Amino acid sequence: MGTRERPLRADAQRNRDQIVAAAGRAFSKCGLEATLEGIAKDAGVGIGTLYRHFPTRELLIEAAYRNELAAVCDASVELLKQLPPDQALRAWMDRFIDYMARKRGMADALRAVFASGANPYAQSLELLVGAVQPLLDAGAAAGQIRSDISAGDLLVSIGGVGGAAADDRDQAGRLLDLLMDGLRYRA
Amino acid sequence: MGTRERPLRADAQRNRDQIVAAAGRAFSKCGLEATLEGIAKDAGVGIGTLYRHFPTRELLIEAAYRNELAAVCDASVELLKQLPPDQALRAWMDRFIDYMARKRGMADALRAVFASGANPYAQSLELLVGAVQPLLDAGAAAGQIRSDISAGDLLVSIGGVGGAAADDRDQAGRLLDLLMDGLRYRA
DNA sequence: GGATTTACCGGAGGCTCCTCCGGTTAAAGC
DNA sequence: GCTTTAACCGGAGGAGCCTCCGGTAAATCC
Repeated sequence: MGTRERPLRADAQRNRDQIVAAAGRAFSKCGLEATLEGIAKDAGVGIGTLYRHFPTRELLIEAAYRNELAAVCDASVELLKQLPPDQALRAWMDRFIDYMARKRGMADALRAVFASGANPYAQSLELLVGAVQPLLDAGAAAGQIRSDISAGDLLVSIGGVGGAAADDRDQAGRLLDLLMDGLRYRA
Repeated sequence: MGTRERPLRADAQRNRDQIVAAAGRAFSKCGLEATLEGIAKDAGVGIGTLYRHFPTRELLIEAAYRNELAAVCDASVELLKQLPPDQALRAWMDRFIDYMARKRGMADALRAVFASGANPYAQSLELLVGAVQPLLDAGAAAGQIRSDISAGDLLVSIGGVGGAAADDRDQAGRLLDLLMDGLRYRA
């Protein structure tokens, strides 16, 4: 019904991506006080263009959130290409903490989406598990980290750190290092 | 802290009453789609005047609702002055049904008030009980209605009729007549 | 009844939302 | 490379929200 027969024109896709990125910045910084005209300006498009891509504020918030989620999920594969598995995992933890901070900034906006009947969080846990699993597998295969921790347990651990040390990025870093040492210990 | 030292000027009080009445009409007819500019126009005042009396939409909705509640509560004493007790009670039941219809119209608006942290319904049951009790007492004293029904039970009965026959005013009237006969039977 | 004080009024103007439509440009075909 | 088609753009304009401030009038005092 809403499925599109042919992909967006290149300029349309580029504008859409710009809008989503600008929305991510605005909603995580200002929450519900972000204005659509401000987002359009930041994205370098007209307000009519923003409305053609995203007919409601809620749809835009959801797209912005999913974009942040996709970015943190995609990062795991990228990092594995560039770093040894254990260092890739450590770097990914930093990305995840950053993602949590932006998600916190968007909390009111996301709540408004939920109140309107949509579920912006649908499948997010599955996606995150799917992101972290390759990091764990590669680390275990390389003998760099233990092989007996589940992706779910690890995500909860990192999330705990991200929540507990939300106000102190350095402290969060130290706690992540400690967590990494725990993972290395029985490799 | 917010208590006023001296009563409003006469023109201010008159404007305030006009605004509340116009708000009652607008919110029960259009719910959350009622506009403040439209209410001000209907009340015959400027938008600045409306904002001075009611700095937020929620405060106006609450005032409009409480005005409707006060009107139906005040009606019981007025009707007792004009009619024999049993007829006064019957007439009051009609007023209450009308009040319920307007309240239903305002449901979304009242929900928004509740969501903002205020309770527009505070004390409404006590006020309604206080309105119907004199009608019951006068009827019992006159030997026109039974003396063993509580105000609370009667309100629930009338409310049941108002809800069940929400779409058929004639049917609601017939059911209220039936309820009156039940009240008269053991007088 | 007139003067004074200040409570009160109301609409202009700026902000954000949202739609509409004339103009632009990307993509496909020849 | 040119033409054609239609996807796409974007900003003007109207609606509603909300504040500010010059003007009005109600209430008090003499």
